[in-house]
Amino acid sequence: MNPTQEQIGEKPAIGKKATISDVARLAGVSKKTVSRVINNEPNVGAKTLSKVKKVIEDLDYSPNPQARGLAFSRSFLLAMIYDNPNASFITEAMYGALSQCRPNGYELVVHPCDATQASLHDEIINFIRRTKIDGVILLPPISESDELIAKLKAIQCHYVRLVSVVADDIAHMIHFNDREAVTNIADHLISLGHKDIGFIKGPTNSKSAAERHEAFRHTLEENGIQLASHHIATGANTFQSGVDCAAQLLKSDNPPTAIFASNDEMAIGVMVTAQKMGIKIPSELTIIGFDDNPQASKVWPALTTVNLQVREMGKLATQKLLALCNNNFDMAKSVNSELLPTLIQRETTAPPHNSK
Amino acid sequence: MNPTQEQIGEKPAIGKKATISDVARLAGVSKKTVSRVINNEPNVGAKTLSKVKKVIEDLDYSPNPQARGLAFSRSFLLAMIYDNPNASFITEAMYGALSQCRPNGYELVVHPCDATQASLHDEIINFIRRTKIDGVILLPPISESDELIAKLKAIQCHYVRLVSVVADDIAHMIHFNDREAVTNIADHLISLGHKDIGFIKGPTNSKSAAERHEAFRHTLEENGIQLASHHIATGANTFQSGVDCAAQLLKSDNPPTAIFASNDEMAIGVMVTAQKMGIKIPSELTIIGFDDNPQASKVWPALTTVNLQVREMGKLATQKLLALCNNNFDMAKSVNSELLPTLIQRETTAPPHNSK
DNA sequence: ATATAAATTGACACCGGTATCATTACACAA
DNA sequence: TTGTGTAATGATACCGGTGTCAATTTATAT
Repeated sequence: MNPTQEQIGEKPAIGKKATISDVARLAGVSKKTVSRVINNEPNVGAKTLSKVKKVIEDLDYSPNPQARGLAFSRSFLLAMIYDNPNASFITEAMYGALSQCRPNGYELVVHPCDATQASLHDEIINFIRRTKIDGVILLPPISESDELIAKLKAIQCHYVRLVSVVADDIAHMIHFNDREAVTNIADHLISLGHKDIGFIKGPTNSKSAAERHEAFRHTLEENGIQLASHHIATGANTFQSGVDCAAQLLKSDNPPTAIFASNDEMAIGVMVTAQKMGIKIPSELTIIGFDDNPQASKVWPALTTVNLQVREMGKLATQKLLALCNNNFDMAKSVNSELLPTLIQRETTAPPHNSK
Repeated sequence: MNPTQEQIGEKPAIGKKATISDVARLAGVSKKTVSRVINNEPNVGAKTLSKVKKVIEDLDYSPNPQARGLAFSRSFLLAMIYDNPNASFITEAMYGALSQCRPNGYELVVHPCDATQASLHDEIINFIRRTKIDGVILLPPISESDELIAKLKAIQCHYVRLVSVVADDIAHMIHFNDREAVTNIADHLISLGHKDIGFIKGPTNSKSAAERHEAFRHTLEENGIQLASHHIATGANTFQSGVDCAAQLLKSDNPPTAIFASNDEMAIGVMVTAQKMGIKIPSELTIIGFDDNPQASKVWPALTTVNLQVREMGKLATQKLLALCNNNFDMAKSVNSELLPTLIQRETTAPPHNSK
């Protein structure tokens, strides 16, 4: 039979997925009209609309994203770019992001990278150009690089960054207010009566580490307490560096009665070191971390720390990013971009041992 | 100027990305020839080849993956599908997978899902149909569902599953030999002199949990040791269930001197419970976990456990999957599909307290 | 030099959608 | 009834690649 004689109403060959032409033929309309229905465009007659919808339903049709992407000059892909040793931060951010991606027909591509590599930025830019990713979410610490942002702008790639230090306009950033959280930590330690307070700083090249340091020192000083230089150690945000810094701090002549570590990994390193040294937590040493890793609640004693609401950050970031991808700058700005980390008091804080 | 009068050698408009037609024009060849070069097809003259390559270089051209995907009926996308509470398992598997994706022009999409949802399978199938993903990597415990595999086959979706129980042909599976690892654990406990041994089993619906239980019991019995029913508790692979199971086991009349928990989360729950009860580890209680979570080495004392080589699994799985996507079944079979988990002896094992 | 085979190349249709713009159908006012 | 404006619809080109197959060039054999 001549293919041009095909009757309206004939289903496409079994095994092959239905195309927009199949839908159009079965519904007795043009491809363009089906396209209108798919994209919720106005100006489709009520009868036509329901007819097309029924055929789409019957055929279990879904449009080909590659074809759609080609026509729209879009990929319907977002990427999460990170170089973060903390697995739960990443997976939480991903959950948050996906909660927004899926209902909007986007998928999430993962792109871990190595911040120590000199070619880092070029590698990222290349990745975006190659894949035609519509927009990227940048996790700290990579999100802190203004140089990378400049390059993203140069190739007109949409982005949203998760940062602890305000570094961009509110359409392009989710800010977790580190400073306030650190202030709360300092207040908490002071109210417990601690005076000899130790601090483990994050890596020196991190703005966020500097911010936490500065805010902590500032709040202590406001309360008449000096952050002694021999009570400060610099770690690398890793467990091992926490172990090392704790040894340095606790083995000094005048060890602190409390230690605030800039992240949980290091705080847990401090805990392990203290326990090995026979120091009781929290009666002989108070410890506070930062991040609220899953581990934080799964060590003994459970670690007092700060919850960053990472999942929420991923969600908000993606809302902004999708708005940007739709060139809806106003909506991107209107999505909340300020998150307040909250102090989670668990079992590693107590008044100092030597307090009367 | 009339566009048909465009001279060979003219670059495309600034700001717009170069297309294959631009390359073709500048190189003075047809699009098809450029396509041949891009895809490393044979039968391209040496002179033509270098000329085209030079233009591609000059223009910093890379083909549009959407257009390519449309023509090839491929998406160049793989997905990692999981419902796993363990963040590090996921990120490690992703690293392994990406090490193979990138050099082959594939990207990795993440697809977490909820195994408790009745619509789980349909949701996954829908996701694949909608996105035209070329293949999926299934992480445990979802990888254990033969029903899901049947549905994947029905829609002709390539897959590789990470499983602890042989459940498929070697082209479609990476097997980590749980049984052998559990045997090693049992041997280790026996050689230390333990006789009253506790076991915390994984969730009842998990094949892998049943396998670990069976292998453990079998090895003990071979050595004349009974796994007493009051020394067995069933957890849910979560920290909290480890806490609960430990309480149940340790508060009994005749508590075990060693406990093997089916995963690290639960093992750490056991540790915390024991420590709260004032039981010293390992002198009064030996504990062994399974997985080698990052946390395992970051608790005190450091947890003895089994390393699964998750990153390697992700890598091998992706090698197989890409081979399958290229219809190279033989290559998929030839990639190693058997991994031997290794016992990592750390600090939570010692001879029993009551041993003379 | 000539016939023939093999390698190289390009013209053109096609993948499955969307954009543009012309056409048709319909509602309402005159 | 007819004219007019607007809503609904479709014809056709196009997005940027690849497949097919015929045409052309080059290599090999006689």
